[in-house]
Amino acid sequence: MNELRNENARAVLATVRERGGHPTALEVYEQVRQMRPKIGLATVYRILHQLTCQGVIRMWGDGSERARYDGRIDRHDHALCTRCGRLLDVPVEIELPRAALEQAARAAGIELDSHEVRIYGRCNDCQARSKA
Amino acid sequence: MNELRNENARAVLATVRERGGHPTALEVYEQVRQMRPKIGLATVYRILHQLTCQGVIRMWGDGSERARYDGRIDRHDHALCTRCGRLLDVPVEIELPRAALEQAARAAGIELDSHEVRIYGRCNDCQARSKA
DNA sequence: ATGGGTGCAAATCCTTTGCATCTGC
DNA sequence: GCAGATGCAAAGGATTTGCACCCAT
Repeated sequence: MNELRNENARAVLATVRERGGHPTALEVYEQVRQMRPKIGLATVYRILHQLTCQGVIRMWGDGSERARYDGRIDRHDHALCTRCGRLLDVPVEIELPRAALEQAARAAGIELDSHEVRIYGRCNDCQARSKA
Repeated sequence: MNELRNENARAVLATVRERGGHPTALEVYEQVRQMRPKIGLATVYRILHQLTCQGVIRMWGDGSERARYDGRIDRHDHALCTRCGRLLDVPVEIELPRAALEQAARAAGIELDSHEVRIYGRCNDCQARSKA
């Protein structure tokens, strides 16, 4: 409806979706600024928050860092480089028997809704870097 | 070696280990204060950081919240209540074929080191609460 | 003129740092 | 007296909020 609002929100959403690597709010801001130089950081945060609430994007984090945003909202897993912090999507579905999940959820005292596998290790770049 | 230091560090470690529910730094501070009233929040943060670096405890987070600390350092999975935010340990091992993990890691471009499964849902209390 | 969206700056919240002090050796 | 640890207060960094302004209706 509102033109301006649409433009800003669209730019933010496009950035989160198209940019690889699960950008932080600041990274989104910096990239969006190239399209909309007058946008403020607060607006980026506001829009990211809205989009997250609407379920259009997702917030992701590991507690030791700032929040990152993910344009993919389908269930998928992540791989995190413990050296450089890079966050990668796992492009394949990890087979995990539903029964095992349900049992685990029950054992923990939660009603299973969804799940995510996080893989920790060294990314290819960091492996190459440590050899050099 | 240093007595005082030992006392404070011991109290922090004991709190993280014994208190259920993956406390935040502030929660650790508040509980430790009951034993050592003069301790400062900064010291708690310093000790938590040291213990984390030493691998004695672990930091945990999901990006939308402050860091929490986990006294368990063995590989285990977590269940997160999406309503109240409660973080629970999964008391059973979720069967996940090593081969599937390795394949996923390779596909993502990471050398597999370890992994964690996160289960999302409603905890028992929240289920009861929403029925009431 | 009205309402929603915005930029800017100030405010918050969590965490880290600087520094003078204290403790045990 | 020295080195390491600590408390307090100030600093920092990320995110949110207050508020006056601006644009499309």
